[in-house]
Amino acid sequence: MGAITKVRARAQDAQVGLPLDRILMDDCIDAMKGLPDKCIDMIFADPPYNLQLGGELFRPDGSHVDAVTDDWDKFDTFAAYDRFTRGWLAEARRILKDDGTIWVIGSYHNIFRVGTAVQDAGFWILNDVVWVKANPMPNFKGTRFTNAHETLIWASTGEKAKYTFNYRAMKTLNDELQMRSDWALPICGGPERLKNADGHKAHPTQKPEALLYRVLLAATRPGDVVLDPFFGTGTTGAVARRLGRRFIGIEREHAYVEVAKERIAAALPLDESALTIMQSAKSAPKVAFGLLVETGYLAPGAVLTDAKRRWSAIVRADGSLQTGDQTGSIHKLGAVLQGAPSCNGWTFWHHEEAGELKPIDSLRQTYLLATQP
Amino acid sequence: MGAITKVRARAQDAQVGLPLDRILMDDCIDAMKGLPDKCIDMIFADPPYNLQLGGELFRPDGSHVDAVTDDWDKFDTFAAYDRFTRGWLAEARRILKDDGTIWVIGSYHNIFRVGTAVQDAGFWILNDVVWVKANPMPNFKGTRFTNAHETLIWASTGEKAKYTFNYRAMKTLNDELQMRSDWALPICGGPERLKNADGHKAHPTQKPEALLYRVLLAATRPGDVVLDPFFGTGTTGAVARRLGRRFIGIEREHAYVEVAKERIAAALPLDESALTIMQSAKSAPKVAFGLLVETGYLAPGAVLTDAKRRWSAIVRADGSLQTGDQTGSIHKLGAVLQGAPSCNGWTFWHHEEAGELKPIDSLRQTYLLATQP
DNA sequence: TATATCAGTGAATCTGGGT
DNA sequence: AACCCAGATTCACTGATAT
Repeated sequence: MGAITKVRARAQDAQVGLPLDRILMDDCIDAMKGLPDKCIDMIFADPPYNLQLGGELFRPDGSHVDAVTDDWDKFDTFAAYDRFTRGWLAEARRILKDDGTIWVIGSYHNIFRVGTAVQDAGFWILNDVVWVKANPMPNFKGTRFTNAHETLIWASTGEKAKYTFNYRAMKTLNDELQMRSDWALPICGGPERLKNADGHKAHPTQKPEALLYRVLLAATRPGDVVLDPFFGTGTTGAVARRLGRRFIGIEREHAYVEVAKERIAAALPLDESALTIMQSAKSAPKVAFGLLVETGYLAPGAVLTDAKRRWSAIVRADGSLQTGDQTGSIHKLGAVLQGAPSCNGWTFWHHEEAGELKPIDSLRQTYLLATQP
Repeated sequence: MGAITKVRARAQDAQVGLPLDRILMDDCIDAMKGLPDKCIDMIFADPPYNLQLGGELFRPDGSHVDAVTDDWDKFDTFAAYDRFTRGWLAEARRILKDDGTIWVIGSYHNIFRVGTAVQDAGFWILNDVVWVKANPMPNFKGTRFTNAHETLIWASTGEKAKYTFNYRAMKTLNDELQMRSDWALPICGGPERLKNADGHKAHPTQKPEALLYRVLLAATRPGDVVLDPFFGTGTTGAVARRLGRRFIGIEREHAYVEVAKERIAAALPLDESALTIMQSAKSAPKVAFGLLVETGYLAPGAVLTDAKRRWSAIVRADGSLQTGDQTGSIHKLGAVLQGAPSCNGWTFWHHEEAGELKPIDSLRQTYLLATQP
């Protein structure tokens, strides 16, 4: 069993007793109260925001407000929504692991209140991400801008908290450019959109699987436990299963639960080779520069230069470099010579190979290829 | 005198006594207190973002990032920032006409708190608009998504309030398609970026004129009075003047006021490059290979080959390809396998479709056809 | 003179493990 | 908790300098 596998296995011991890959049919706060502290790796939440739509007024819990008998106004409505939001966020924070993150999606109706509550709950916002819809519903009355995006908030458990971000995988996914905070993805339609027997859409705000795909690929690792407290028709569960993550869904409506169960059962898990993603150099086995000298990949006395031959240095037997009376590690000397705060010596220093300057990092690659099984 | 002209003339009677087309050098709340109730047609506010930056930041090449470290952006706590925000918003609401609107721009650091305060002050949000930056600063350390957008909130004085929205002008500006809530515009640089005598930027957060152009064109009429309580170097004033709107600027820093005065006095007719930017704002849709994987056009685990089936590779979850122990993007792996310096993966790699090998570029075409309006 | 290369920079909450 | 140090990390665009 390799080292990484061991770490994962140990992490999964903590999963014993959790209702993994199941849907809890319950109020989201009540259901979260049944989960232990710090047991979840990531939360994806798509909370309701049906405040004042179509002349009808609904409470955040979905119950109908009778305007005749209920004493309400805008303030009451916002205050009630805030109480609801702060309630479920407090539970979310309790069950989230220290190195976990939370995602919340919303529109201008609710996202500002949610974002404020996220910050007030002690979460630390990492990014806001806009889902730019390729094909949004037009504004029929021509009274405003076409509402063509939704906003996601991504937050860690605190300013100093660790978190998972698969930087390299995101960069690969985006054609070798850093993934940005604006994601252009189509809305959920066509065969992906779940329908009831009567042909009507099964859920009013079903999210596209591509959105969850990117969220899960960016911020979780295989085997991680993802909780969705507003599970709906189970997009989070379907994508989690496909990507080899575990899920816990919470959904109050029986009809949605049934649709979600069927849908997730049909989702095909990818096999492990397809799940492998590009890794950052950070996780590659480390090779000290001195090792290359010891093993003869580079001889003591060899001359290194930067790419433009502005500086040169001599390799010493202990793996340090020397320029004049300056000495130090490949990183330290590179930084000192450039007057920079830091320097990656592996890419800064070059050696001549077949009449060509090559970064010493290529020697490290050669070494790794020759010695790795 | 026609009816419309009369309305305008009457409206302009109300402007008598206002400090039109002037900059008030004062604290924004104090200055607003000197203005009468309901005298302003539109407010554009670019308040401090409360960035809360840590230490110094250096680019991978060792150069230093010139961050926003000005005192005006420092607040001790969220509570202090909220007090500040609610204070100026209350005055803003008082001086705004019943049929006026307010715009506020911010980033994830502050926009959620601002949006909540906007709603609590009784404003009615009409849209949130995302300014998608064509050329944002990258995330140098690879720790998060590139922060590539800012958010604008547009709100009326209440749910039933009338307001100005020049639907037709926006549609024309957007190539006869409804203007959407996502605006792709470059950041402010080049000759438009104001510099001090020392060549250093005059203001750390100068907004592009193209942004204000769209805001003013969308939500004001000629002759309207636009107030900017955080005037800075006066982008709002310059664009207002060019578009035949009146402005009132409020700015506390003497240095900014001086720069703004000079700039507005220069009052060039709308810069041609700005107009070009406005009209060519629709960027060509880019489709990364990974997007086809996310959206299900190609499943992870699928096998790709070249046209003559000499090589094959497996598609992985992050859009990378794998052949044996070689991995990389469609372009990189294609190049490596052929021993070529570069390769167009879109035409090199093929997938089988109805028993026939087709270049994956055809999938990209299919995707574009299905998702572009 | 035209082209290629280099240098600079923009609202940024920007490392992590060991001692 | 503070310090040390290995070493990983950037995109689009502008304007100046070099060829």
